[in-house]
Amino acid sequence: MSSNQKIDKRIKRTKKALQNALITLMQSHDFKAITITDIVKHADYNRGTFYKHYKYKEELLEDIIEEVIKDLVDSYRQPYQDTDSFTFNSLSASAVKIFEHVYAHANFYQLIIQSNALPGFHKRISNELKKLPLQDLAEIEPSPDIDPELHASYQAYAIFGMIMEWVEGGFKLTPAYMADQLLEMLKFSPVNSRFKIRSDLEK
Amino acid sequence: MSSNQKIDKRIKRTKKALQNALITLMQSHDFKAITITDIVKHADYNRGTFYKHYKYKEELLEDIIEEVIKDLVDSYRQPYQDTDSFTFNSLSASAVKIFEHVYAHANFYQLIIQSNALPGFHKRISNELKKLPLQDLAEIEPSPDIDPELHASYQAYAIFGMIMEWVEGGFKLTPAYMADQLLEMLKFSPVNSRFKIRSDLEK
DNA sequence: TTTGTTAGTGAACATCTGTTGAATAAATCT
DNA sequence: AGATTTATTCAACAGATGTTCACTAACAAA
Repeated sequence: MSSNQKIDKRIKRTKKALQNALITLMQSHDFKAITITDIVKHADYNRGTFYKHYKYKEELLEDIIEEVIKDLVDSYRQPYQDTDSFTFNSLSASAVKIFEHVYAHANFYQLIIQSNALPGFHKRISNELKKLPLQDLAEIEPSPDIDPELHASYQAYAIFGMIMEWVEGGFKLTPAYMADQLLEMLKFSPVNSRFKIRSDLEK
Repeated sequence: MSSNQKIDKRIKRTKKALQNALITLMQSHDFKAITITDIVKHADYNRGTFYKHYKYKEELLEDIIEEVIKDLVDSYRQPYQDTDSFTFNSLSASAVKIFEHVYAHANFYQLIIQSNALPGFHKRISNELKKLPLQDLAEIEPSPDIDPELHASYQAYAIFGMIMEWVEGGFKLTPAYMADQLLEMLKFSPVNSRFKIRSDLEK
């Protein structure tokens, strides 16, 4: 069933060991400060072995991320599992499952996002966008032609944005509440939105 | 008017030179492959000088980004400039201005996003989210209590998502069209959305 | 213009990087 | 089981890193 296409035992063992070593080191050290030498010393492997599998730390990290993403996708699909016709429940449940997945890997997400593994470009620019009163943008004459690719990217990043907010807020909200909020956003009709210019343009 | 609080001429000169050197090198080399030595050699400064101002390449890059973001904010605020009451035109115009800003700095955005300056975590996870049929999530009973912080982050990342799609599509769309699409998204009433499960769950 | 301050230089250092080659160990295949 | 393939080791290398030092050159303030 799984794609275990004859991968050498040693490779699996080594990669797992290196992954664990990196995760462990990231608990206590900034990502940038962790050296390849640190990782292999901690995992008790030769430095050359690292370079046989990875070009740099980031590649090792992406390998780790890959597994978490697998679980994310699985989580999303769970409600659909034994259904071949659509029900609202399964759809709503999928939303919940996504946030439950993140919650289950809370430590990991916190680690990835807070460590400067991703030099904060998207964080930086998103934070700036957040300051702008974009929420007030609304209410124009209709026309139902939305580019599906743009819309997909819009939605994907929007949810990622919710997750970022959740993570950086220290997971104070429950997964159920997060899912609820997402559904709320989606049904949010901009007709209701109040129009006023923010007067607080300080800094 | 500007916050030029007596910064040593030499610092400005040096930083600008280093920034220019990095940008130039990024045109032809992968970010990861550019060394500090490369940068200072290209800018004709001593290596120690680099470390007096920056800890690592990423910090230098963030300095560059900062200026672009300044222009982004300025662009957004332009339509509001001489207005103290809200008009739809100024709001719509702000949306246009954002995308015009990105378009004006197309090379820069392409450079930043395509170079692996930001190890592709958000890219990776967002792409995965894009594959999930999240657009179909919709149509639930009403309730108008949306967490403003979550909503802000949702919106900010959503727009960032549009920009990402635009950039990676090679800027084939016009800024006006992008702005139009954004406004379309915002007014998009999910009541219209068709409900069906994707049957293509390959891979 | 002089004085105090600080940015930039050049050199040196230990450490880390990325790569290589020959030897060894552990896996896979028949 | 033995034969073959290949992952891992160890040592060595040139180059890059990150830090420090005393020296000088350029700037700011008076």
